[in-house]
Amino acid sequence: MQKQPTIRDVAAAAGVSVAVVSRVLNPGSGPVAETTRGRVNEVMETLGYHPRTAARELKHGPPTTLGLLLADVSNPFFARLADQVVQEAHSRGIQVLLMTTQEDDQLESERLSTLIERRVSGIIATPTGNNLEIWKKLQDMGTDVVFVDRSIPALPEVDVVTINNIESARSATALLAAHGHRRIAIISGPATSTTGRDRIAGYREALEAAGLEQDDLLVRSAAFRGAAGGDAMTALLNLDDPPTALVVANTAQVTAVLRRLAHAGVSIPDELSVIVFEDSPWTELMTPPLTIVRQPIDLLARHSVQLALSRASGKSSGKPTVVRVDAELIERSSVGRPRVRT
Amino acid sequence: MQKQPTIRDVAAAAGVSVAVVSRVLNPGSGPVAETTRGRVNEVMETLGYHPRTAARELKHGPPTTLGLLLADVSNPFFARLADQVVQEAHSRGIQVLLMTTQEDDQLESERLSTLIERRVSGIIATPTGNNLEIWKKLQDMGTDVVFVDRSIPALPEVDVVTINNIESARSATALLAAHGHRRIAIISGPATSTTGRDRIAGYREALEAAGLEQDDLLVRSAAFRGAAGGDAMTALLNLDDPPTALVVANTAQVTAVLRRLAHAGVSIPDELSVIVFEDSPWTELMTPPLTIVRQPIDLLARHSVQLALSRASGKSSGKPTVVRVDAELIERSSVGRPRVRT
DNA sequence: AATAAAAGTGGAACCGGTTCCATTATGTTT
DNA sequence: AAACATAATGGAACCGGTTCCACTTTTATT
Repeated sequence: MQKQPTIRDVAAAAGVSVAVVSRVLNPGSGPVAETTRGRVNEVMETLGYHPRTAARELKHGPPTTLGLLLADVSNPFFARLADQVVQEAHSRGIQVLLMTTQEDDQLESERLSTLIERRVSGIIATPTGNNLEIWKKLQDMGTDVVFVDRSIPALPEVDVVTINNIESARSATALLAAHGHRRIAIISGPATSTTGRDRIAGYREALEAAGLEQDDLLVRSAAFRGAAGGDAMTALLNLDDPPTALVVANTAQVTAVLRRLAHAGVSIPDELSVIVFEDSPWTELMTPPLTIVRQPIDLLARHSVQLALSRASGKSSGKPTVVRVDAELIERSSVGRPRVRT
Repeated sequence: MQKQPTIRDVAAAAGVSVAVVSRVLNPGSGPVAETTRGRVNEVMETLGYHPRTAARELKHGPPTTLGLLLADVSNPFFARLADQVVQEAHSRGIQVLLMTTQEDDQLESERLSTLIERRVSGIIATPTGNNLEIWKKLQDMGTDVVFVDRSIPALPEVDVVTINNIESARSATALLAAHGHRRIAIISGPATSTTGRDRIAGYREALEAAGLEQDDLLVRSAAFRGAAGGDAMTALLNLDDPPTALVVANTAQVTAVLRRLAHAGVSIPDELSVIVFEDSPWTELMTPPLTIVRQPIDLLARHSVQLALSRASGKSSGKPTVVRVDAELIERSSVGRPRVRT
């Protein structure tokens, strides 16, 4: 358990002042003779010196850390988002503090306190929808806040990066309508989430455009966590006039829904055509391969990181930025024509 | 962009010294009159004061951050590990800095430098297998290093948490043998990884116990990244005497292997019985549902965090700890009797 | 009531860097 | 060679907390 050398140890060993060592550490912060630089670097090497980030950050801390606050990381969508965000951040020399809320606003509040104490330069988050005052405070402090995947309408001044949920749900629904389906159901996220609301809006748009009747019984909201998706599925199957097609727009509940379908022995696409919002490699391996809405996670990550670092890099404009990227509808084999009712 | 209040601002506003405020901040560090405490807390509240972590850590920084260095997070196994580690850490008030190596030792080295500079109290990592000197240095510095899922034999003094790979592969292989298979193949991780080696060892043990002939052509190593798994699969299918059963023990390559099988039109389990090391919910939704080896990720996470914090909590024993948790073989429908050769 | 012990508080050094400013060494211009 | 700009360096304050120690006030002991 050796004690780590400090900048003063280095200075002493190299026979220079700490100021010089600091200049060697931060090229461009001042002139250093070439020979001196060499000697100092040598000493740092032999002493195994590593400048301590905590000390560096104390003085006008350069933005070197970014908070990533997600609902959870076991959800593959968030996992891949996290992966991309981390890679993107690393490529800019930024570190990522990963936190999860489990969709719990109490936990979210605690995590945000931690991030405030750390004085992170930016936060990328999937907000629960509450803790409005804390989000505001963060912005006041000069933290770059970016909501990804969802947003909070009551906080219009926050940057947002999402997929075009309305359009995604619209095109998925339209594809089903084009196949001749008239009873199209949707299982989406809770109506309290912008994601859920937008997807349902897109769904309704498509129905209207196709001249189909709307039936609120075919619109189901499922919570992000738990088995809600399965229950919603069961309810749909038990309807007097069950749907012949389904859009599963609540990413978190896709597997729960499919499990219920498998359990009920519903054949896809003969009895039910299905489109899911999910881009797991597994969707292609299912029987039949699923038609999916692919969310461009890499773009979400890239834009999020960029915005979360924008103020730091001085590109802060006055008004909030909203980035809406397009999802891709990938047709495979889980959509067919509706079976003629017997 | 308001400037944040400091402890001195609070002290001034409350009419006390900074020492008193600090004591209020750290209960137990010294006596404070009840009325004073109340007043100080009140001032902190109205001023919106949050102590700055960087400053706190400067002085004998309490272990408040933990590094989690994984290959990547898009792999669901690592994603769920990350999720559990973060939850476990949060429940102890510890933050997690997430980093990825992409299995690249150069990147790993850079990440480790960052972690050294941050003086994290512990690191949980899936090591690439190189950078031995850095790992040693980390330990010398007093950092709690824990290897999870894999280990580095050349570094026996590092704590390790893994599943019992030998036994897992053995029992999976034994199950196939018990079904009458005589040509059992395995696709595992690279032989440079302990995980890969152990799983192959368990596989061989099972063959021996069953009195089956070993054929090196049936043992394939696939790199963690890329399409290596698919190529290995193709090679196996093209054998003169192809296997009738397969263990896919390289978690990262499971989907690549299955994709190739689907593409080749190999029917499971009629033409090939399959067991995979993978616990994604999707495995249950496949046709047929896959027989899997389930890795107890929650246990891995819990033990890892505990060890990574052990020195901090003073429970440092002399010798390194090795935790080996048992995986669970879950039988579903992808294993059958070998088809009689025509 | 005198004395000892405990509680409450403040002053100031310290952690390990960065940075401003003054000072000295070196180089260029006329 | 004088005058001046520039390069290189060092001293010391500073960032925002923690902590040691000395000092004052309160409470307990006999």
